[in-house]
Amino acid sequence: MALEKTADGVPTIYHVAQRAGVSIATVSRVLNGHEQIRPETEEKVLSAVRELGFVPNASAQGLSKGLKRIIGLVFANSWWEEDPQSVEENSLLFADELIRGAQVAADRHAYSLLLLSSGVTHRGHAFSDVFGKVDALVLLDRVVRQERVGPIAKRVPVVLLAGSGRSRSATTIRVDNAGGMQALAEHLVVVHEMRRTAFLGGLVDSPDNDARLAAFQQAVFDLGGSCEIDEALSADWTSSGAVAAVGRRLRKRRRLPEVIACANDQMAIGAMHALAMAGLRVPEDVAVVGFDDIPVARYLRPPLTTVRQPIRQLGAAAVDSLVLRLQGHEPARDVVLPTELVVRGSCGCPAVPDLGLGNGNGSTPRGERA
Amino acid sequence: MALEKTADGVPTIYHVAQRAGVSIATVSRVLNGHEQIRPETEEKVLSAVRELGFVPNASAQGLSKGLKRIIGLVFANSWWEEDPQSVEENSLLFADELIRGAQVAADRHAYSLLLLSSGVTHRGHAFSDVFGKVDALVLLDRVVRQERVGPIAKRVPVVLLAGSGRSRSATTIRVDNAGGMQALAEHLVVVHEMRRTAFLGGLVDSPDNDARLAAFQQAVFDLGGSCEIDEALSADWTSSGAVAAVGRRLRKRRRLPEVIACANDQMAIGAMHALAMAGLRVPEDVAVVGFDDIPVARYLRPPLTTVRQPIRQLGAAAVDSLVLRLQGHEPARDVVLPTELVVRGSCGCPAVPDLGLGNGNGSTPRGERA
DNA sequence: CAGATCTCTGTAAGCGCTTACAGCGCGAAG
DNA sequence: CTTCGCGCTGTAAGCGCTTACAGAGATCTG
Repeated sequence: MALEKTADGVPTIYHVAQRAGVSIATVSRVLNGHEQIRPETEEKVLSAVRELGFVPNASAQGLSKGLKRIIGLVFANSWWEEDPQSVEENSLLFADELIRGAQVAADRHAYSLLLLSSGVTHRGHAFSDVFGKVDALVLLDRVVRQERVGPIAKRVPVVLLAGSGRSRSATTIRVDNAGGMQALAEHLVVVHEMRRTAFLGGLVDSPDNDARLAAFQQAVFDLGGSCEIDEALSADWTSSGAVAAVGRRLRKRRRLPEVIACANDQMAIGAMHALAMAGLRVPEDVAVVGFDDIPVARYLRPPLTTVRQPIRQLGAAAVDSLVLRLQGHEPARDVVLPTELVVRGSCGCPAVPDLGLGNGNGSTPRGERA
Repeated sequence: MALEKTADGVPTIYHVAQRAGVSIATVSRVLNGHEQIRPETEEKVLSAVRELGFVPNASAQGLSKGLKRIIGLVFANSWWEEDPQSVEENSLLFADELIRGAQVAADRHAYSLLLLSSGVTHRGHAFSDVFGKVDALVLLDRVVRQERVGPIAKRVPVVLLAGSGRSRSATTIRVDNAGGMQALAEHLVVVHEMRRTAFLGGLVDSPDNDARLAAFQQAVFDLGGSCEIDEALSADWTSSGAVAAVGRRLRKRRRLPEVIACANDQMAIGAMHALAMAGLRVPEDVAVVGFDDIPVARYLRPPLTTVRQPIRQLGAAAVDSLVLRLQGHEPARDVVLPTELVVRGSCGCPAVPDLGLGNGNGSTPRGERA
């Protein structure tokens, strides 16, 4: 019985009960919003809580209730490069927005977001060692091999951000990669009359990369164009990786593509940089387009034409789905969020002031000219 | 006694004990690395753990051990704008790097990082309601009024990221704002011979903003220059805020400054954009410099001259300090991390390829020319 | 008036883990 | 042979909270 203050002087529910002159069950009922409480009793309890600065111990709550109100967001370990000297190699702007969306949604449901990295951590502990801290998990692209998802999903509800949507044990929440890349290809081939395209890919075995590559290539072929795909023209989702890849491509002394479509915006930033470093103008010599519409894209010179994916909404939808499932509901197992073409200057369209007013529906091409 | 599997079929320490033929105390000792265990016993326990896929319930561990192994990272609520339509208004690239550094450090110590927002959350719960989930807190700039830090620090160890370093109840970990801004001012006034400078500030009442402003202004004055400081030339740390502020300044029909020094890189990005939109060239008509050296800075056109702060190291240092304190040590109460001038093209220096090789010590001016 | 029902509160058990202390066996020393 | 110390393990108590169920008092209905 914890009537003595804890070793570090922190008040417990027993102190509140004593001060309010009621039982600990009554304190618990007041704090958890039960209905059958007399107003005078409630006031006594809340007063005591305020005076003592009482905060429930979440471990005790989690243990007795069986619910911790914590959702784990799992990143691949390699995204958290430990060496502080490699400043950008593993920086992913996409993750920033995702965390933001997930955090807002978690807040809304009175949950908290715990950041976890996959792979081996300190002293050889696998990340499964931290399962015990969470009620549910959001797994980002490629953080866990497909065959491990099932056993994990047996313990806690899981959302995959990326994938085919065919998982039977986890929920998949993804964006309409195909629709977005198709709209992009059409814009380039139909509006700009480009025929020679190239694709700068992200990591192999990434569902998002595969989907974007396949859709872009197919759409370009269907429209009578060509799409150069080369292992050397492939990076690790980062700008610096893209600088290296485009550098390699430029050294090949082959005819330049008219446009490089990048699997994400961050690599598009690096591609533009590499072209500029080589004395090539964007979009006059080679156009560059991306995928994401990360916030900084509009401030580039030229501003980046890209496919907008609702990154924050992705994070929020993941959390919303998990909370519903934890509440005993059965939300959809496969959710596809819309993408949208955002036309700016890097494809060759006239650059107009981007005042951040871009809102749209679905994948309808919609330039910044409005 | 939890020998029946829990309601959701999750094995507990009792199942492991039964399977291994030992007591739960022995299982606990094995899993927590006690030394007085026979090898045969240890092997039996670890076998059972593997076969059952046992993961300790962290709530139970946290309750009995009094340590949750979770560190809370607290952001101001306004940084998590809930409206998905305002895409960038509250996006902070700085936070991305900070989280990254903190996460790596947390991993290293077998801790996890919990994201928290300050202010009122769902159903009127103050963020103090989530204290019970963490062992310690990292508070970012301006998330909690100064007078509230003491009571919080009575409950859990606190690190402030920003501030004067004079707090008696919390540890402050900050960067050498003054040294960095001084080096920047010297570069502009001495090397580029600029006399008319302007300062684009972040939010008022932010210690970082105040420190950077004061240091820059003082250094410029000491070197014989002038520094335009105006409430209208002030934003909210975001690029879009900076676009608006520079727009306002340009409409004033006053002589342009030779350079706009921005309190952070993100606003520098917006300032460069606004100048370009107005047909002004950077750096020929107006130079722009920043503070942070966020990864994207090197890919801008022109690449941004800025003061590098070790953002990841800031996050890592915060976590390291808290873990030490939780272990009963008494680390330094005021830690100042070095900054470093990074010269690129936006101040007027010749732009050279930035290959991400910039490493340095302290605040010694060091260009990208090396 | 008696019985049923409702309002409100307290007692006791338990959630899953940690660990102090007791107990047993064995070997070494006197 | 006896005593002591060490290695190893099990029992029992407890961490701080939640909640089922019992109990008391008040009110309503037949």
